[in-house]
Amino acid sequence: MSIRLYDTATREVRDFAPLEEGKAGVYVCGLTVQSEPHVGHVRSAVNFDVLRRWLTHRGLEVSFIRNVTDIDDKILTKAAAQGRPWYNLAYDMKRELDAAYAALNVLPPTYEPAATGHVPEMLELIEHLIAKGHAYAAEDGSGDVYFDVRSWPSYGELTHQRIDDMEAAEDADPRGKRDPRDFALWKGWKKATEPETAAWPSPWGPGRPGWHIECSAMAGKYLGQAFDIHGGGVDLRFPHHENELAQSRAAGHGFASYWMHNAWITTAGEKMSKSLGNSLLIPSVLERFRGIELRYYLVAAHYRSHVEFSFDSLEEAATGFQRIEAFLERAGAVEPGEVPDAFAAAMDDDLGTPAAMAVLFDTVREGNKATDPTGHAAAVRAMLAVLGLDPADPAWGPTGGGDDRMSAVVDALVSGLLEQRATARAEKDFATSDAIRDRLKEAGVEITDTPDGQKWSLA
RNA sequence: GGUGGGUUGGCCGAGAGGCGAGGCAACGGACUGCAAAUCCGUGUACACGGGUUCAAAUCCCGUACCCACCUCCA
Repeated sequence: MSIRLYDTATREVRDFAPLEEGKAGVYVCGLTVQSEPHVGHVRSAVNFDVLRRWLTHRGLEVSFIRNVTDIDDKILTKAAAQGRPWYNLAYDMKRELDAAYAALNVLPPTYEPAATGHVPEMLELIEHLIAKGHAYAAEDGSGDVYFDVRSWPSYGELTHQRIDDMEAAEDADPRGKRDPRDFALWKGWKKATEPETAAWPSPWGPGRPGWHIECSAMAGKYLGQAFDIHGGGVDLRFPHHENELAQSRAAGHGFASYWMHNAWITTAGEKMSKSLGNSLLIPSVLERFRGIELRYYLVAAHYRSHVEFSFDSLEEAATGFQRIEAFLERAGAVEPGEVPDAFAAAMDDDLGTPAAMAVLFDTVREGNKATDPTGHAAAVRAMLAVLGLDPADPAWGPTGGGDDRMSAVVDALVSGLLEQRATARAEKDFATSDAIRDRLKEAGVEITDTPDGQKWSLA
C-alpha cells in the first residue's frame, strides 16, 4: 500500500517514507530558459507532474518546487548573438515554456523560483561554505569562488564515482582552481564581454551565480534544509546534482532523501539537444497532434525508460488514446470514481505507468462489453485524471473543435441530410444513403449508424 | 580510463525465475444493407554463446552491438 520509488543514490526501489507524515517536499530542476522547449524538455515536466499527482492522490500534501534558471553562460551568449538583452531572451523563453506546460496540462508548481531572484540566498550559502572551509575565492583576481571538492570526502557519492577517476574539466582553463574538478559557486564579472546587468554585487566583487548553487539555495528556502525528493533529467545526475548534494551537505544540510531521474527521449538515436531542425519544438508538434495525445504518449512509457521519439509512434499512441476517449463519449457524462486496485498497485510501484495503462485498457474493454458502462467509465475517468489525461479536464480547453454557436449551425445543417438519409435507408435505397454519407465525409463529417440512430462527428 | 543504462513478436512498449501486460497493425469470426465502432479469436518475442535450476526473457559467466554521463544539457 505504500509508494515505492527508485532512488538514484541507492540504486534501488525503496519505500517512500516522507520526513514529515502526510507531506512531501519535491524539488525538480526546471529548465535553463535559453531556447524554445522541445519534446524532451517537456517529458521531464510531464513525468514529474505525474509523480506529483500520484503523491497527492495518495493523500500527501505536496509542496512542489520547480525552478527556472534565468541567468547562465548560454543565455548570455545567445542573447548577445541575437542582439538583445539577456533578460529579454530568458523571459521570452520562459513564456514559451509556460505555454508548453499549459498545453500539456502540467500543473503549475507550488512555486517556481528563478535564480536571479535568489542571489542573496546564494551569497549567504557561499559565505557559509567558505567559513566552513569547503569553498575559496580564486587567487587569480577573477572574482570567482569555487567549491573545494577535495575538502568533501564523500564527493561523488550520488553517482558513485571517485574523484581520481573523473576526467578533469577541459572547458575552463584552470584559472584559480586548486583542483581542476572544483566547480564555480560564483563567477566574477567579465567586464569586457558581459553586460553590467548580468552582474550582482558580492563580497568578491560583482559577478553572477554558478549554476549549481541556485538549486541548493532555493530548495533550502522553500522546502527546508532537508526535504523528500529531488528530480530532474538523467544528465543532471552529474555534475549538477552531484554538486548540489556536495555543497548542500558540506553546508550541513540534509538535502534530498530520494533522487529521481527521468530518461531521455531521443530522435534518430540522438539526444534532442543536438537536435535536428525545429520539428520537435512543442508548438510544431501541437500542429499535428493534440496536447492530450502528446501527453498520453509521454506517460505511456515508464519515466526511467529511454524513448525513441517518432511521429509514427506518436500517431499510434494517439489512435490508442482515441479508443479511450470514444468509450467515454459513448458512456456519457460520468463523475470520476475510484481507481482500481491494480492501477494503484502499478502506480505505487515506482510510477509504473505502463502497467497502469494496461489496467486502463482492460477497464475500457470491460466497459465496452457491459450493458451499463457507468461504473467502468467512472473508473476510467479517475485513472485518467490522476495521469493528467482526463479529456473532460477544462485545462484542455474547449473540446469538439469549435465553439457552441458554430456546432449548433453544423448540427442543424447535418440533421437535414441525416433525415434524408434515414428515409433512403428505410426505403432500402442504399445508393442515395451512401451518397449522402460520402458527401458529408468529404466535408469532414463522419456518419456512423448506431442502435440509437445516426450519429455524426467531425473527422 | 571511470560510472550507469540498454538489445523483447511486423511496430511501440511492460515484465525481472513457473501461468503469453497492454497498445498499434494484420488475419479470421460475430454484429451491420454496406461501413464505422465494439466484441470474440489468431502470435510459442525476449542480441549471441555457455552455465545454474525440476523450470531462465528473468539468475551467473563470457561475447557482440547500441546509448548516456564524466563540469553547457530535461
